[in-house]
Amino acid sequence: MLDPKIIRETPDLVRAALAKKHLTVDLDAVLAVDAAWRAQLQEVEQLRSSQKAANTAMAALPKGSAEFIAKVQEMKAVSAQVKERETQLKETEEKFRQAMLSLPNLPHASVPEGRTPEDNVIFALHGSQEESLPHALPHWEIPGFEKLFDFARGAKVTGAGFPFYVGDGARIVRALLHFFLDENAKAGYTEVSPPIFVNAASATATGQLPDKEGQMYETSDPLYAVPTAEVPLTNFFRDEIVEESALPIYRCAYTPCFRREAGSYGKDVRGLNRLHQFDKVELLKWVHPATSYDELDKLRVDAERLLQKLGLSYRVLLMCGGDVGFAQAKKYDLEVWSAGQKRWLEVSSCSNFEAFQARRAQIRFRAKDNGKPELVHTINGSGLAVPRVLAALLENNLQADGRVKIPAVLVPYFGKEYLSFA
RNA sequence: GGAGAGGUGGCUGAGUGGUCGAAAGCAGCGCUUUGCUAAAGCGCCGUAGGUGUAAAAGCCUACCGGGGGUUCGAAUCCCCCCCUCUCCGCCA
Repeated sequence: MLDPKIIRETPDLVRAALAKKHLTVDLDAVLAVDAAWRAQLQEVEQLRSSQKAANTAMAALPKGSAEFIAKVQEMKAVSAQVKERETQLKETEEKFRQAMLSLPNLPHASVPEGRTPEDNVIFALHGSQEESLPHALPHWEIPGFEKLFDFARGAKVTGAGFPFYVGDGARIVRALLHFFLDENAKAGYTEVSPPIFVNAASATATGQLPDKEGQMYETSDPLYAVPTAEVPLTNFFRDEIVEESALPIYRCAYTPCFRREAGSYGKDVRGLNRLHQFDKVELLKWVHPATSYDELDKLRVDAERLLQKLGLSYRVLLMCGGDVGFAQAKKYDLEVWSAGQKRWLEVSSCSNFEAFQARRAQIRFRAKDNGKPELVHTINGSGLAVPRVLAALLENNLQADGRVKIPAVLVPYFGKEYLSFA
């Protein structure tokens, strides 16, 4: 959510910033609702004020006196009017809230211009896709793949995109998660194991609701299965004021992630590329606004280090205005090279939300200098998502004998040097 | 799931229809005094929105778990929901 004062006082700046995201937003409609709301608010407040004054006067009068009774009669009319106007005010207020929730975050000045994914800037390139093995295959074509990653039985038991991981398949997933969590702990992130269902208030605070409910699985309670640990993690401090000295706060969490992914098709959904349930470790920071862009870069580097240690080639994309996303002010994507598919796979998305989530979630810190509460900035990114890292690992490290060489850092977690499909 | 008790400011805790944004204590901040890590006295000490301003101050309104209702008037009465605690049941 944006600061209402910003759109009121500098609507042209807001318009220009939103144009950079290439989203059509009717800011004038929002401003009109805002003006109406303020006008109605003042009217209601004036009525309430007169009610209060009368109340004080009546407290001093004898209960049954003529003046008292006259006053009661007089205030009945005011009371009825307050009720009527308050109802209108609430309707307008709700309209205003919805309008504000519909406004996307403004992109940061350092975000490049652009409309489509083709306009994203290649920010960095590590390793090389030329090194890809001659016998690299798309992972789903590796002989024996379906024994370790059983999509057919997953489809029978649950549905498409819910695979079973069996034997070495399960073991490599656990090894990766364990490795990620240990590395993140070393980098200063406190591990959290959060609830994997959240309520509507939490999903609204991080930006999943309203409008994106179709991307989440909803239970009858109603609760939402988390699409990412970002949601419960960010909401940990919802409606709280932390001390400035506590910032920055670094946390990480492993959760399964659930996404309906309606509308996906083709090569994007083959094998491990896109699942309805997958495992991910999320990195999250609550920081002082003055430091948030430094902290974003540091978080991105923390995520990159994981890929480096696994010996995977990857590139960093700086997303252009049109590809930044609704809630983010700036975003980097980490994409790993998939030698068998000969394409890049997104394994992490590192973003600064500035105060967009913090305002929705009312997460503040008490400033040391004036003691006043101020909104924090939130930053998050995957560190990392398992299935696509795994896809790249299987493809890039596939040996001539059909086994997969396990990166040295992972061997202690996996327990052996080769993964076997036999 | 059943029965009961309860949710008030950073904390403890008064307040059962009117001048209550809310006593008191603690914590915190400031000042004064006493020659010394402490004590005493006095003052300040919530959040949000609107308005106002260069910025403040000021003014107005809301908020006593959340949402409705009754009433001229609700922290206080009624209804629904959420959460916590105790007991029972069930269970990993």
